[in-house]
Order: sequence, then C-alpha cells, then structure tokens
Amino acid sequence: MANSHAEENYLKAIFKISEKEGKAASTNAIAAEMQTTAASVTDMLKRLAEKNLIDYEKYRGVQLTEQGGRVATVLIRKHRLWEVFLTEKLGFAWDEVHDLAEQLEHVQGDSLIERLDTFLGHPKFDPHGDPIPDAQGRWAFRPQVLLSTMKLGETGTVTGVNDHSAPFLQYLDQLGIALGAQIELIERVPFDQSVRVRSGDGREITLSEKVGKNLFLAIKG
Amino acid sequence: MANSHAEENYLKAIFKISEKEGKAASTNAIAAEMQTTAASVTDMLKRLAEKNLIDYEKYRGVQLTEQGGRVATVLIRKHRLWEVFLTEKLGFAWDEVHDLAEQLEHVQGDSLIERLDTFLGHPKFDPHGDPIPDAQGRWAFRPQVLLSTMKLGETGTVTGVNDHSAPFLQYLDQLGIALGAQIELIERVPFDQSVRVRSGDGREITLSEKVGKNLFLAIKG
DNA sequence: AAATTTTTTTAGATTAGCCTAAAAATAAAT
DNA sequence: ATTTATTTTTAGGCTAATCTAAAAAAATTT
Repeated sequence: MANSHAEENYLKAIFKISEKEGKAASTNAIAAEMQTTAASVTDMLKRLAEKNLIDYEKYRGVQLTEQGGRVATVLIRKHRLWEVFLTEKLGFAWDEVHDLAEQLEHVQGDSLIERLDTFLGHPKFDPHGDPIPDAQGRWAFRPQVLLSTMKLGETGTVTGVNDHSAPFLQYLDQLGIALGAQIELIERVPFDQSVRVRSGDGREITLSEKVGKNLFLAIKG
Repeated sequence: MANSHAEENYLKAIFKISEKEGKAASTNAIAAEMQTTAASVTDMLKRLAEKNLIDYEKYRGVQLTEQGGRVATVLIRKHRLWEVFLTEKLGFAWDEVHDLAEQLEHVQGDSLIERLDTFLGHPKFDPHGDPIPDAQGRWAFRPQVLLSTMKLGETGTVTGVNDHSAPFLQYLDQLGIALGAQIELIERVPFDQSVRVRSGDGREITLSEKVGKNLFLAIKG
C-alpha cells in the first residue's frame, strides 16, 4: 500500500538531515525539522521501521533503507517539479512556492509526475537552483561554491541558495540578484568579511558575510 | 480553521445529491456516494452541523448552509479547473483525470486556483462539458438536451455527458464522438429506442438507448 | 391500526497521528 | 567514576475518521 502524507514527510526530513549531517538522523533533529515533539517522532520511527523504510535501533538514530531513500527521492522530485510549474507557468515568485509544492508533492500518480516533467521540458534544477532527480533517481551535479569562498577578481554565475527562507529570497530580489546573475568579487572587508561585488549590469553592491555564506555561484572559466 | 479532506468530500457529496435529487440528502444516499457506512455518515454529519456547514436534524436528512454551499462550490471549481489542466496541458484523456483531480482539489491556496484559472484562459466548462463556477460561485449555463429527447432531423453539438464513467467515455472515443462533435438524428427505432445518427464527418452510427440517455447536445439553430 | 421493513442513530471499538509527563538510556562534566 | 545534563523512549490520553452490531425511529405494507 501507499504511504501516508505524514510518513512521506518524515522520510523527506530524514533524507534532508542525513544529507546535511552526513550521518544517521537523531530523534531530536527530526523533531526540530518536523516541528513536532520527540515523542511523536519515536512513534513514527517505529511505524516506518515496521514498513522497512528506515533502519532503526533504539537510541541510535535512523537511516533510510534503500526503499525509504527511493520514496524520499521521488518526493523531492515531485516537490521540485511542482515548484518549477508554479514559477514558470503560474508566475509565482521563488519565495512563494514552497508551501504549495509541499502539498502538491503528495498527489499520487506516476503518470502525473512524468507528464508534468515532460510539460516542463525535463528541468534539471528548481527555482532555487536545487537539482531535480530524474525518474531513475539520478541527481544532476553542477560545480558551485559559496560567494564567501570565492577569490578576489573571480566572476561567477548565481546558481543557488543555501537559505531558502522568504526573507532572504525577497532580499535578493530587492538587490536584483536572481539565478543566472553574473557577479564579480571586487573586494572583501577583513573587519566583518562583508564583500563588494559588481553585478552583470555594472552596479556595485555590498553584501554581508551572512549573504556570502548563503549564495552559491559557478565560477567562470 | 480550514476543513479536512474528509469534510470537504462530504460537502461535495451532499451538494451533488441535493443538486440531482432537488431535496435534502439522506444519510443512505450520502453513504452510497461516499462508499462508506451510514454510521460513519451520521458521525460526520454531526461534525459538519457543529461547524455550521450543514443544516441537520436527526432522521430528517441534510442540506448545505450558505457557508457549506460555498465550500462545495469552490471545491467543484478547483476539481474542474485541474481537470482542464490535466487534459489541455498534460495531455491526459477525459477518462483518466477524475482521480487525480480528486486529489488536486484539496490543495489549499486561493492564489493558486486563481492563477491556474488565468493560466488556462478562464475556461467555462471542464473536459466532460460540466460548467466551472467562477471565483464568485456563478455557474455558466448552456441549453442542452439529451440525445434521447432530440427530434428526428435535428442536428446538435455534443456538449457533455451524464455518465462520467471511464467505460462510457472510452466507448465514445472509440465511436469518434468527442465534445464539439456535430450529430444529426436520422432515425429512431421504436422497438428498443436505439437511434441512428450521422456524425459531422458523414459517418452513420447506431447508438443504444443507454447512450442516448447519457449524451448531451446543444441543438443547432 | 398493527405489523413489518427500511432507514437512521447510538454504542462501543479501532487506527493513525499527535500530545504531556515521567522514566530510562546515553553523553558530558566534574 | 560519579554526578549532572541531555536525549530518547515509554506510558497514558486525545481527536478525527472509520467500522460492526444493536437499538430506535420512520416509512410501508397488510
């Protein structure tokens, strides 16, 4: 049988944490990600282990099984394809699509997502620059670095964000920085690690260290 | 607060029954429509009455309140707009879209449905010819009659179906009868009320009484 | 009008998913 | 190596939505 929305959301949370931390996800980390209590998480972990979607040993944290990983990957695929649809076709801004995609990703139907993928032209990245796994679960890779690790004089193309929050995305809009924007690093202030950059249209912009640590770019040349 | 999927589905079922029967919906009729038991229906009716979505008196059947009617209308609007999207944009056949739309209609977000409506060009009818209420809940009206009530020699344009089942829709596909098809009634067989029609491309087709009672047409002239 | 049938409601359980509070296990600090 | 703090699990309860079986009300038939 299919998995419930709650189960799917837990699997996605576990996938995210394992990816970021590089190790088994702890009960507390999952609870934080899911905005719920540790007790609720333990409950759910038992159910997911029962269904062979995770490897779970009491007090030891959890990892997705092969099967659980597949479910999570499909879910991320669906989420990101819907985000592309919402921005490209319906005209939503990149800071508005997350909650809607969060709902749409749970719509069941294999042919739906494959037809949507075709309709959208098989996009490889979502509106935030995150890769969209293909139908076989393969991830596109694109070399990128944080603005904060670029060298003086280097030029890059904005490819993604680390922080997906609406305030950050809206601030980038305000600065005129979107995916695909060209940015040259012209100065780094030692005092606070803020940077001065020149954007493609010739404007000079000052960005804080925090922005620098949340903006990904592909280096030119 | 918003309504659950289950609540929304009950409201839609009650709306459908009231529309068809023209009177208060009975517990059993709702149970049949929802494919559940009368006891479950009674439970839900209490909850819906509590939320002022229906007028409910024990043993007396139910009617939607103004508020309940609005919820049901919005739900039908969402369902039918998604059906248009699935057929027009994703290329699904008219017999494939119901179950997917049944899920998509529960996605919450006012701006989503209005943007979808705009993206689709404000369609007035869904892929089965059923009217799509507008954002204010107004229904388009189009005079139409059943093929079984047409007079000999009359010509009509196919505008909708009474039976929405996949087998019927697929049979129409096979016969080459789609929405917009031109059909002239050339003979009615008294013995079994089957009819002989000429379609727009000149082909002569024999249709059973059952087909005649499930095909709507707008009469020409 | 009384008896019978049908419809509807109530009573009592069940399941998923969530909670708080308390207990148990693990990790960290002295 | 104890003590202390943190993390995790258990215990017990709650709600929405479902079910079956039994009781009650309404409708129908005789």
